[in-house]
Amino acid sequence: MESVAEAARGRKPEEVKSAARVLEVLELLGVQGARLSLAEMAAAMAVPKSSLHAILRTMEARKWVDLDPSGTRYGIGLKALLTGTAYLEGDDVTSLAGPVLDALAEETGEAVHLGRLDGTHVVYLAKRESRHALRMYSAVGRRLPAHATGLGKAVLSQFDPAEVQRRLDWPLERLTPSTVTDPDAFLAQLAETRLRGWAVDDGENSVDIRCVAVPLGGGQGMDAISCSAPKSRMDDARLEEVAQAVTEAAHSLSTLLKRLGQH
Amino acid sequence: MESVAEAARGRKPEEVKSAARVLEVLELLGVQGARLSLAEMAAAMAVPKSSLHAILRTMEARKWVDLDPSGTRYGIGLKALLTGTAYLEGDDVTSLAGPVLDALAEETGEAVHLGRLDGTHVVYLAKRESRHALRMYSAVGRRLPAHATGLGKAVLSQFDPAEVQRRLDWPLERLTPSTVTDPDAFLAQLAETRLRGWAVDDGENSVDIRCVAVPLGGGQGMDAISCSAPKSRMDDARLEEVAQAVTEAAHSLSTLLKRLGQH
DNA sequence: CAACGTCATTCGGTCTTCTGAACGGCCGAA
DNA sequence: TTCGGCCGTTCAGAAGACCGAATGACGTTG
Repeated sequence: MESVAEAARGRKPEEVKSAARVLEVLELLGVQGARLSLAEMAAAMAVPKSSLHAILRTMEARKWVDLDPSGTRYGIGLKALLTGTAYLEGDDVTSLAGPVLDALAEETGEAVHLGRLDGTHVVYLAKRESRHALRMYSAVGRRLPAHATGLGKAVLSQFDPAEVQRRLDWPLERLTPSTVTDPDAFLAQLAETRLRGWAVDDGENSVDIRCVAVPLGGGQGMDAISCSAPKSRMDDARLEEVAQAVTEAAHSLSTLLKRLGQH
Repeated sequence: MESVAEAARGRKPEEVKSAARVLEVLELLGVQGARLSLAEMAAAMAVPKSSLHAILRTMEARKWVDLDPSGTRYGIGLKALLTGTAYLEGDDVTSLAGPVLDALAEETGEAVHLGRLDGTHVVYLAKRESRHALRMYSAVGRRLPAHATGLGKAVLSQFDPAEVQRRLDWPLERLTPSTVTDPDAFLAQLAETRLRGWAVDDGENSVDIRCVAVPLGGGQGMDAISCSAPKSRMDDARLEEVAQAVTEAAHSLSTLLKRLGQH
């Protein structure tokens, strides 16, 4: 019999309870870099302490979680790192992109990113640092709201407005004063992006950073590449120049991928 | 009652079975970049297909594993990447090391790594690329046998011979013709390293790559930093020069860490 | 110094998951 | 086509995990 408590939380009976909990632990410890005690985690997950205790013991034995010296606070373990980076190595797009990203970074001298749409957010899969001393912060694995990034808008521009409406969380979250949160304005930007072939982010997630992005894979992929720089190095003329370079890089990478897809 | 089958496999009854299996799936998909079918995984893990099926369904629903278009081969999912990189952000050493590694890479112009000993292997936690066109391959999250790397020998040199003997898998695996596999020779190298303060890897894991490494944290840490280059750019004189730079970087990073530890 | 708060940990009954065999779908070979 | 192999999937009995309350250990506060 399905218990009332389970039904109320909307859990499907096809889920294996402790399996789901293991993943929930990893996600909980992953989103916040902070370390948590067993009791805190049990409260956050709405799970009995005693059940969680057995699971954490299993995870600790395999180094998937880490117990700090005091023996009372858990954090992500080393094994998680190994597995996470394996995602990148097993991914065709990421492995093929290396040389193309190198070339684009070399050509523009600015930060270059490869990103993938995942739900409402964009995940960085690869990056190349700018040559300049003044750099933007970013990291592989990091997530940013799709609607406030060049990468996200580039991918979203491939969908029709109804699909976009369905995919995003409304209202759109504001990250900076420049973030576009008005639905009509946002969809208009996407239409413009689709015609032009490249997306622009003008300080919409980080004040002072401008970014140009182009989707990969001929209209059906979830990936895009971008080039970002501080406004001081990216006026309108430079933006167009960079857009050209990014477009060409995206095209050559898309060609490589197409060839791979055909074996 | 503990079943005979379990006792034979040496599993401790304190482990939660499905929790351990979730982790085993992630590790299996992580080590080999390849995608596996349910049946293949069940065979590799010595687990019934039906049990694994339920677990994989749970993992798929949460995007921890990825089903390819044909719907028959599993790979690592995006959530794993997010969690894995979170290990780095939550780690004091890695977060503090950034500027020090930047400076060392700038000074030497060569590839710089931060690594941590994990069992018999060393895991790369951070890297800085060389400026030169001829580069070595490496990636954060990648593991190499400790006995064949500068980083590994640097960390191991802090332990006494008995402890080293206990920690490594004997006989030592040979990766290149230069890999030191003789126990006495290896321990002698560690003794030398301890006296000198820095470890050398002379083509022991990759032919043609030389590497200098120094442990962090004053004799009890599991971390080390290193600088690697092709032999063509690293003769004996240059090696000593680089060793100086790495030693200084390690010292300044250790000081930062000590200060942090004391709040 | 003692009482309290918080922490991880243990224990046995109940309920869930695990299991192995059987099923139906799919593809390539004969 | 028909067969054989391999795929993922289902099901009811058997085995093990889950749960809540009680416990012990620790550090802090009155």
